Amino acid sequence: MPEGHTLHRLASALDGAFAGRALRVSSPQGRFAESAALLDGRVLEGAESWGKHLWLRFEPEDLVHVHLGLYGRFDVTRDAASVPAPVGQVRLRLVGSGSGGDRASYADLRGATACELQTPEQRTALVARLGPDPLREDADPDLAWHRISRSRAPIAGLLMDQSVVAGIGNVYRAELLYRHRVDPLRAGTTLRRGRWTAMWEDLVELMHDGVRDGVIRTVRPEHLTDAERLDGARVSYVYRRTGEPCRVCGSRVRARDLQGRNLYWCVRCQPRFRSRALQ
DNA sequence: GTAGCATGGTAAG
DNA sequence: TTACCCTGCTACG
Repeated sequence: MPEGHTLHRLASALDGAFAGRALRVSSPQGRFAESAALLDGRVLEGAESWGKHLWLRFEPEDLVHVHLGLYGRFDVTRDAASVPAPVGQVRLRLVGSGSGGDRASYADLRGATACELQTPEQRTALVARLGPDPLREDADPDLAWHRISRSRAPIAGLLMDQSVVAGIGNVYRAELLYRHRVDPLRAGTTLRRGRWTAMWEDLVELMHDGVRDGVIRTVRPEHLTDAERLDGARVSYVYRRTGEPCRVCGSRVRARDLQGRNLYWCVRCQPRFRSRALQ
């Protein structure tokens, strides 16, 4: 479930469990074994995320860059009575002392697209290719606006472009466009600044909710059924609801392929944009 | 049981 | 544009 909120949450979890401690670092699966041996026994300064990227900072200045890709996961377990034998293909395992007595904390990384040693310079170069991350305090939405307002590409594609905004995935994209009634195929150039400001502010709030809850929640309470309100199931306005009735207008949710990814939207709630000249 | 798909990105062609 | 990485869930038989 890795969109930006997942990585941000993960950085906090890793920080909480391991920061300031010397760690046992290993690669049971073997693909990261050489680097793991190099880091074994060293102190983890902390963890940080930017968009969908995550870094572990080991003293004095080695970084482990992690990208979960589509199905990677990094599970953190705190204060376990014992550390179990690794299950499946564990690329990276961190083990540190727990908070109490003989307890231990551990974290297992599986299925990641990237797990590699980086220098601070390599990290800087990577970050230079990323747009603002709505979850970071210093994020500047104008940098994204600069790109969007000058691009004829569809807004749905721009939102998923990590050099425009870092951290948006297919779920936040579809849901954000729906919440703002924006036709996903509209060119970036046709958006007005006020619209983008509203979308950005909403995104910041949605993603902070995602960090807090560990789940992407985008549907307003009044648009949930009674059953959904009670069981708190994962629901969306349009994401993965192809053919189902729109929660607001009842028309069938549509889907199509855009640059190799599924795009979902409601034709009636997100009407086809017409330029002023054509009206 | 198992085929097919998925909240992603890169590199090859 | 396509293959791939190689996990976990769901739908289907």
